[in-house]
Amino acid sequence: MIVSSDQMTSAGGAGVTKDRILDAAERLFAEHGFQATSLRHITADAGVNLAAVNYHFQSKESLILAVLIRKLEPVNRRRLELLDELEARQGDSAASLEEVLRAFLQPVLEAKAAGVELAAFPRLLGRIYTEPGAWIEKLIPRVFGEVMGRFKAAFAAALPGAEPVEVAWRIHFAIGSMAHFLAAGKLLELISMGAADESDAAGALERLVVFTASGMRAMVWRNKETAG
Amino acid sequence: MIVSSDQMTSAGGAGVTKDRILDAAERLFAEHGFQATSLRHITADAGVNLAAVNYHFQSKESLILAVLIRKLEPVNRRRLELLDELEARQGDSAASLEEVLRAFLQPVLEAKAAGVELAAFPRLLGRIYTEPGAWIEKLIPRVFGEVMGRFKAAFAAALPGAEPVEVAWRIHFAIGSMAHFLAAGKLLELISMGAADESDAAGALERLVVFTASGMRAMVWRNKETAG
DNA sequence: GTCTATACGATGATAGAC
DNA sequence: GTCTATCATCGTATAGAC
Repeated sequence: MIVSSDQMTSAGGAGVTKDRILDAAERLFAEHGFQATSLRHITADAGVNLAAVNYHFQSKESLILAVLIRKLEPVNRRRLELLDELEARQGDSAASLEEVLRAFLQPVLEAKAAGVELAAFPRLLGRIYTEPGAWIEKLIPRVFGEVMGRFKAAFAAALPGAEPVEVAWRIHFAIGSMAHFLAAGKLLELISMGAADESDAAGALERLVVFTASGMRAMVWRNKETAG
Repeated sequence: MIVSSDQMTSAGGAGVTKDRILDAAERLFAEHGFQATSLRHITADAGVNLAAVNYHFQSKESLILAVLIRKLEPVNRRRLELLDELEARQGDSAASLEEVLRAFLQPVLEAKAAGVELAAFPRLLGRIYTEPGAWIEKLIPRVFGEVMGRFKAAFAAALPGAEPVEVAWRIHFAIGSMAHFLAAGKLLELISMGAADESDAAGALERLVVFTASGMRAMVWRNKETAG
């Protein structure tokens, strides 16, 4: 179904149009935004017919999703690789909360530093879960299902004593800090009046890990107190 | 007729059309979303002419912003009131980080609990600071300027020893947790597989305060260590 | 299965009369 | 301030050629 990068048919040319649309859309979306980029701009730029975009993708919104998911898939693959390494290192001790957070955060911050435009994804996700329309609720699990399942278990293991519900709250807050940094990094420079540098990937990763790790752990302590 | 605030002119009727548009837009946006709500729906529902929306507001996007800002203004006013109370309580000790966070978070979570649709605002803000278009960069300071300035100072005072730049990073992360909770609360229920209740305002406030306070403080400690 | 030509209804926005 | 009339452009659908 989804024609990936290295796929090729013997006949010749199959799947090229789809990729040309994705490439042109990605470039124009990054340059002018989603709403300002019309399907006619995209198809003209790609050298294909307007109707092709509705043949390969069903709608403009699906095309946007396809563009974003194509950029996000290697990020999620890298996340799972790093988690694999952590869990394979079994022997001495289980992975720490900071290590799990780093495996989760580092790939996406590296992608951002490499120029991958991911700012729109948190916004899209938010809109999907607010505005009606069930077309996405089967797509998100396909993209994030494995990552979410694996990391939920890893976070729970790194937070012994926390109930599963509380682990979910903490993951949600941590994702929020990450997503907001990706989606509204410019706000940081506004708050700091230009002093903070959102393009400092290493500094952002370090600060994010420290912030989220402490926040997630704090609620464990509180629970132990109130439960004790 | 539906004169909302205490505004009134002696002649009669001035400003009514504008308010009718705002009321209808707010209702329809909440019901069908922004994109699915056309200006024709709004003006028909409000009983005014289509062109009136382009006279009072310049564009659909400006109308969306106006609707959101109208709902956000009492929230920001309440934030400043609570901060006033904290600072007036001078005498024994300065406000704690948790108290400042509570003054910042409680009004917006209460508004959400009261049914105010604020989920779109973080997304709009994010889009504004990503996609080109300078039309907003004078509007945001007008809405958030006072709140941002006052709370920046309060957070800095509650985090002694932290450089201003680092305070900005922490505020940004904390806003991220809050914004993500507002914009994508449904995700929490997905992560927790239905166990977590995003409509539990008191629980959300408590968890947010503990999470963000700990995260913001953790980086102070780290700074003190490395600074030695 | 892949791509093209063409058309449709609806949209946001504007100009100019009252 | 408010209206009517009108515009270019948009996303989408279809019928049919390779």
